[in-house]
Amino acid sequence: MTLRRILVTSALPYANGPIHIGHLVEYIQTDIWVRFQNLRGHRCVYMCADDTHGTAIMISAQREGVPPEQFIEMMHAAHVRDFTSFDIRFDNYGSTHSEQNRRMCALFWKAMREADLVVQREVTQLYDPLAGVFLADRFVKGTCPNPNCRAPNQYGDSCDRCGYTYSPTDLIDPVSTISGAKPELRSAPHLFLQIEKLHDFLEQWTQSGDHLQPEIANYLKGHFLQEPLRDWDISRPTPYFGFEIPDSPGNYWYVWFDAPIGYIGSTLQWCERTGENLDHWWRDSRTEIHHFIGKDITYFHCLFWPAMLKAAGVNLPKKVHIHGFLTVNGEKMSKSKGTLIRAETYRKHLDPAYLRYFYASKLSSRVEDLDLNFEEFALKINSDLVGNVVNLASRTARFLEGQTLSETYPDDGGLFAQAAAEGEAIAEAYESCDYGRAIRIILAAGDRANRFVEQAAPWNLKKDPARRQELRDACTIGLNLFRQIVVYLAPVLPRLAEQTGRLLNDPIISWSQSQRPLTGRRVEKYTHLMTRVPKEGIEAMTQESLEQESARPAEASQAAPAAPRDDNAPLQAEPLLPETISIDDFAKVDLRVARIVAAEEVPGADKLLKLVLSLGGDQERTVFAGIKKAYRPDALVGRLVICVANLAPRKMRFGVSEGMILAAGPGDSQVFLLAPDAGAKPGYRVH
RNA sequence: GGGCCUGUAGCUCAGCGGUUAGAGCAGGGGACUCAUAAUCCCUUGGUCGGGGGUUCGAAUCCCUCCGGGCCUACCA
Repeated sequence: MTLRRILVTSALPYANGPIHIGHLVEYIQTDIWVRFQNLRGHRCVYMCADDTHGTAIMISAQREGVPPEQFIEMMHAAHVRDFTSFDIRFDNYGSTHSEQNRRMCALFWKAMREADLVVQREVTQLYDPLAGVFLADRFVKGTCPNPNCRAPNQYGDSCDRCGYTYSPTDLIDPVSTISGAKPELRSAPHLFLQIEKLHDFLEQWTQSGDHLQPEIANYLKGHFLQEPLRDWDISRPTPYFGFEIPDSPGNYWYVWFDAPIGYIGSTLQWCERTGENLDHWWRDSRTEIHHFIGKDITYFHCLFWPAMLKAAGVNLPKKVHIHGFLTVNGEKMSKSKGTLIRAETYRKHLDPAYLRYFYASKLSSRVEDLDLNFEEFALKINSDLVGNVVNLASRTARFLEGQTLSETYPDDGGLFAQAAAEGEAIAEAYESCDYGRAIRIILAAGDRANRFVEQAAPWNLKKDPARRQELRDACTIGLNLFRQIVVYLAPVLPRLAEQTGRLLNDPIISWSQSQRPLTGRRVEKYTHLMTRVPKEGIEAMTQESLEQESARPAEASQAAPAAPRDDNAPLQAEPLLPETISIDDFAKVDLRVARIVAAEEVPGADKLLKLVLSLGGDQERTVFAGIKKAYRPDALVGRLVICVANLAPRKMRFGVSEGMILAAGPGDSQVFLLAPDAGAKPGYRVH
């Protein structure tokens, strides 16, 4: 095997918000690939940076009342912290707002000029006279110009009600979302790159050489390459947070010009820090460049970026790996459903290794969306990792604690050799980003190993002192099969690999360790390498994500919505009671937090659901609640509610109801359960 | 409207021209008790979305229809 020199990047996250679990698909995918390459002995470095420029950042910084430089610094620290906590290991994590990047941009710019790709044209755009900035489409809102629609509060590019597309100047009563001012038309000179001049090159590059997944090559051919490529507007007039264009004062490079150059800027920063040579990595054709990106930024990376690289005489990527989006429980991530989960929130409640493994098991080389279903997530971790893989060590290491593995590897009926032989197939799957396939092969080896342990039954051998060596041999085999699997999983689960290295006193650092059994090593005391997914962790995480959303509604819609005015209908329907009660009256009602542990429909009842509530310990209540038209039973299980615990049991046609749960609303489908905030435990009394 | 992808067991998926269509999980039955209610054995379950065609032979190739997803709709 010849050693490769590889430079890998993930898309630069925008420094305008925290990292969430959708971002992590990409960084985990990339990190696994990089770790895999290094494990195989190749030289593979991983470059990334924050994408820090543009109007959006400028506005966010203003809103926070800090200069943009300070704003992006705070974001940078938060991003680094998040990535680190998910074991995503960059060789350099820079910023597009760095001196190195400014230098690289200037270099590219010079090349663009020399290749005669730059032209200047006037662009007329809406301008916010109050804020003093030009407005991109999404910073303008107004009424949809479609005479059949006229939906208010629509963005400047298209109407999300009727789907009509238009220019922001078509909007009726347009308003700047930045200042609320009425925008006016203004024109300014912009600089454009004529990438049509590189059309032939792009056609050839995208359609040959396996640089892109087939569906992407196809997509580009059908969508962009069929007609002349439009000039690309790569400048923005002041004020703009970014780099001023050296030979065009008052104009700044558009964020999408300096962002991909950030890959190189970050590499340069790394070179300056480590003494590496930049040309070695970006101008030497023996180096492979691999970009990992999401499908949303395909054309930047597959058309503009190759065009820029080509014009600048820099290496083109060997491959752009494109992945789909994350959905959660089958739907787009949603703030209101608590499924837009920040990396930080996840980490507070669940082990990052779970997410790494889950994503790995679902990823393929296709541009497909990936669904994170929490039920499947818990099931997969528990049965694949805890039940199958880690269990192997758990059930054999204890018999050999403080002792050593057999001096020569015993006859295991060919199990180790078989899994060793499968190493190449696993490696190929990793190489082509088909991690799901790799995992499947690895788990099959785990199944065989568990079967072996079952047959060898070390727990029986242990009973007979005369069979000590047999016991030692059986556990030597079990632990070796386990370790072999851990080597294969090391790119996905680096911590498990580290722990296993310590358990067997032999750090896992190379793929080749999967090909040779380990003998004679001392076995350390076994402690759990991974625990089962705590169900309440998933709940708490979702809850917390929901609360984060409701805690900051102000910035959600810049158009300053009127303060909500609550209407009078509910009180008219059910007037306030005239009598007052004493605190003692209230204290007679024993309200408790309860968890719904079971919920089912009641045959023959239109409105009732039968619920089983846990009040903590072994206290349970069966309650019939009239909420069937508002809630699906399966959506209720696990939820925390408030129940009246000391209500006298009441016999109903369908059984005895032992309490009530609290809910509000007029009835039927308009019923709303009361729920405690995150952190409450079943059994807590409501005071 | 156009383009791409997709529809195989309850769920997640593998198989992509060749013996009676597979795996994991879930379900059912049994065993074991070393292990984090983990593990092992047996087992239920599919007209491979529908219909046409090509072929000696199709889940696999072609056409068409239906369902799901994504991207687009003169925006890059």
